[in-house]
Amino acid sequence: MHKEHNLTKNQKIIFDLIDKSPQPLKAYSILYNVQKKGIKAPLQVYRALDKLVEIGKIHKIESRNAFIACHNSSCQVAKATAFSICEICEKVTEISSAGLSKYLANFKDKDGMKYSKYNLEFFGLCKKCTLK
Amino acid sequence: MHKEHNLTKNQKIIFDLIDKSPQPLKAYSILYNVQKKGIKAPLQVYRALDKLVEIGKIHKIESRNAFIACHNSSCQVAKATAFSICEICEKVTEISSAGLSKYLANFKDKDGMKYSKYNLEFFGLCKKCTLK
DNA sequence: TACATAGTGTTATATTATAACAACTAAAAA
DNA sequence: TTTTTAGTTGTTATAATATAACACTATGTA
Ligand SMILES: [Zn+2]
Ligand SMILES: [Zn+2]
Ligand SMILES: [Zn+2]
Ligand SMILES: [Zn+2]
Repeated sequence: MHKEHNLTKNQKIIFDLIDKSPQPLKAYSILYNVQKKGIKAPLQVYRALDKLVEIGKIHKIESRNAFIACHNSSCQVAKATAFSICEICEKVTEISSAGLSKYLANFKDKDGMKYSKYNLEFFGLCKKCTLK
Repeated sequence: MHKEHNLTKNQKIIFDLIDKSPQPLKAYSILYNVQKKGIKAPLQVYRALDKLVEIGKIHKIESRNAFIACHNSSCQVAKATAFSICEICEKVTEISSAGLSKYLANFKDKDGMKYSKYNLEFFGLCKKCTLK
């Protein structure tokens, strides 16, 4: 589970928005949505996003430049993340598989080197889009 | 091994540059480097990059917005990629591990869903930076 | 209080990427 | 050969994503 961080006003506004969203949100779409709450500039959004990523409350979907709230209690504060991404409807789901995270955390390359962090993005069709 | 594609002039110029580079190159750094060869606009670069990615001659490192030549004969044309990234010197290496690719290609999520494609980025310190 | 640390508000700017359109080229079909 | 087609090119303009720099403010701690 996540350590309780006392979010600041801006961080809270932005986290709440992302947390309520069924799909990942992009920085400028977040900006447009919080302007009525007094957050006027890109930097205010990016600073909150940076912090939220750092403490593991949200993750960045790198291939989409978008942000999603973490709903995976086993994910080690932004250090080991895996997502499935639907190439049609762009639905993104955080994968929480003990087997997968164990396999990747223990993976060693040819030189026997281990890694402190990873991000994995799977692409395919979600259930709904497969049936269409 | 890679299917032989007949690269066009621009594609060849840009592929050669990336292929010779020891580290991933960013689009605008590519642009500056090929302007003397007559490639003047970002779009010319991005179009060549898109094509090269599509046919699997290069890969995009999503977390860095940079491009690297594929040196992994077993990598299935941009469909299944894995990289290690040094967080200090930014050295990037394509990982070619039969075990890893088999594990990921066969990975099924909770719903039993399989994925057609994935991209995995490991982060840590490279050998050289570990010793420092 | 004094100090340190982190967050804020703001303007300006840098970086990454695509839209739209006319022209050209190579290769396949007639 | 001519015609057609798909793909690529060159160009200008613009969109989308992200950071630099600086003055200021809140909050916790000694
Ligand atoms: Zn998570
Ligand atoms: Zn879908
Ligand atoms: Zn490859
Ligand atoms: Zn290194």
